[in-house]
Amino acid sequence: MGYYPNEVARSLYQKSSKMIGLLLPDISNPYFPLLAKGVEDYAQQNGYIVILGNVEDNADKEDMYVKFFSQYNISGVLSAASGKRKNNDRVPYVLLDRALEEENYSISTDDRLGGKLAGQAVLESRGKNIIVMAGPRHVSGANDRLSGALSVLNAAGASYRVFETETFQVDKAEETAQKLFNTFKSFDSVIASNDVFALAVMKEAIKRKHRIPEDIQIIGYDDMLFSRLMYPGLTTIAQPAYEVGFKGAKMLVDLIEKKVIIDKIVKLQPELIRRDSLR
Amino acid sequence: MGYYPNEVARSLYQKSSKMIGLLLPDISNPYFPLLAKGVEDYAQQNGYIVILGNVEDNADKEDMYVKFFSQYNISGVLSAASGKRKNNDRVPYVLLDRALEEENYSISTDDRLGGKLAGQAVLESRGKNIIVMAGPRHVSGANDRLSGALSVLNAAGASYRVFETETFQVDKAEETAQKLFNTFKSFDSVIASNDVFALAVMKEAIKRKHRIPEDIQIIGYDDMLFSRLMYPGLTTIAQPAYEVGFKGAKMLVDLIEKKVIIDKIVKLQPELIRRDSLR
DNA sequence: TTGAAAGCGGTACCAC
DNA sequence: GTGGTACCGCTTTCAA
Repeated sequence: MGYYPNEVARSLYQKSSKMIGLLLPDISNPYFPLLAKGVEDYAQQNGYIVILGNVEDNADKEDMYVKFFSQYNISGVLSAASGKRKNNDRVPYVLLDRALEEENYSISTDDRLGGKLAGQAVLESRGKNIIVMAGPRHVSGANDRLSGALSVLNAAGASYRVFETETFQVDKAEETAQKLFNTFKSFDSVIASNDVFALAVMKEAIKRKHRIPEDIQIIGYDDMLFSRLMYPGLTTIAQPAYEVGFKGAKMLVDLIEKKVIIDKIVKLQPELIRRDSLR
Repeated sequence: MGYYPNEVARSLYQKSSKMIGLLLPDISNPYFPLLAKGVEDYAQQNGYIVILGNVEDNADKEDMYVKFFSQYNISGVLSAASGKRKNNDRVPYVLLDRALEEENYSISTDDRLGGKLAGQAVLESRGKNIIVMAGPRHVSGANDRLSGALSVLNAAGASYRVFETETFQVDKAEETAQKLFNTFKSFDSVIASNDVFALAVMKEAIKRKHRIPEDIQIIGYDDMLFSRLMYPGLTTIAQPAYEVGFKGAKMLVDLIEKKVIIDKIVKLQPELIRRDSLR
């Protein structure tokens, strides 16, 4: 008969609420909205609402949010932020998209496997002179990707060189791609650190009149929505971003509701998406 | 001395809180994360936290969130959702990215001007046989874009045809582009309803061996991050998404704090970004 | 089974 | 000024 309980009063007495916090490093990076959608979907289906915090690699902002959260009796937090704050609070905390040894709960993609997949794909399509882009060193996933790719390349005795990039920021992509072409004179394959960089490299390659994939082949990482809209379609490693968010939210809700969690650390499988940028 | 007031208790007595709700139609559409970032930035700087609701054109979901919000004593809502719910609640409500006559407060881009800009640009680059894509009819901004473009085309006596698309959903883009090429036999220009569709049309054009911009020129709408990463670079109309979010949050907070609002309806200016997809 | 009362942690008001 | 008290709306407990 039109009555809805006041959640605030309930929350005051219970010292908990039906709210969960979501900490993201950069919502304008196209990977995260998908992840956010996954958590929002699960939360919504289970009567939780999600509070968004964009912390952009800023530990102060992260602390501020954690403080906010406790003032609001938030009952759990999902964090994809790269800060390494240890969870000394009693609120359930699950890490998204990265797994630290010390932390208890996390959902992430097996980046090492992803890197291997990328390396294998390039080898199979006869990459002879390979550039592998290394993402920022402080991002653990980027390191795993790199080491995965290199392990495959080394095992095959392939010839490669590593190109360091210090950021994943979108607005640095074009610049970085130009620098890549300027520093390396000849190569026939590039393993990019993500799709945005792969696109930038593709653009620069076409500009310089190289044919893709005949002269230069490129593989990306992420499988963003628009990677399929490119011409040629970008071959890439798909990360299950939505699933990371959805399963992360599920794990967090289970934690909040004190259900038994079988796997504290879950790794999801990346997948090779074959399109047209590899020979 | 380490004391932080409990916001829940305060909120219970005050019947209001430092939380604002943000309703988005589709967070995986790259336009919205930028907008969300704008609101998050302003909110955070002013002590508010934002609750995210992804309502995907679903009126029930929207109602559910509005109900949730009132249960949590949320003090204002920012809505970019396309539902036409009238604001019979007493909570401050500001519309983002669309302005309805009946509603009081809104921040949006001047889509009619954007449409005109697109039309003019195509005319200036000698479009003779133009396809203009109409976005979903229930999205008011899409209508304004269309009417703006048509007004310019009509005034110039240009030859054009309208192609209806019933959704802005990303995963329908390729299909829609194919349909466009199948229904219209010859044309030399397309004014796309957004960048995602522009990209899809570009891809389909290249696939079918048309040169861009020589045979077919294309203009988009939005200026997404990756539009510059295409080859050729996409000429498009930039929407100030971040600014819409930021100013919308400012207006909402002013409303909540009962400051005087000078302009109830603010229109931001779109801008033509010249790249290489127009002759 | 049902109803009354206390408490969650603040704010606001009224006496003193 | 300052301290005490009622109240926000719900949950829980305890008594009738």
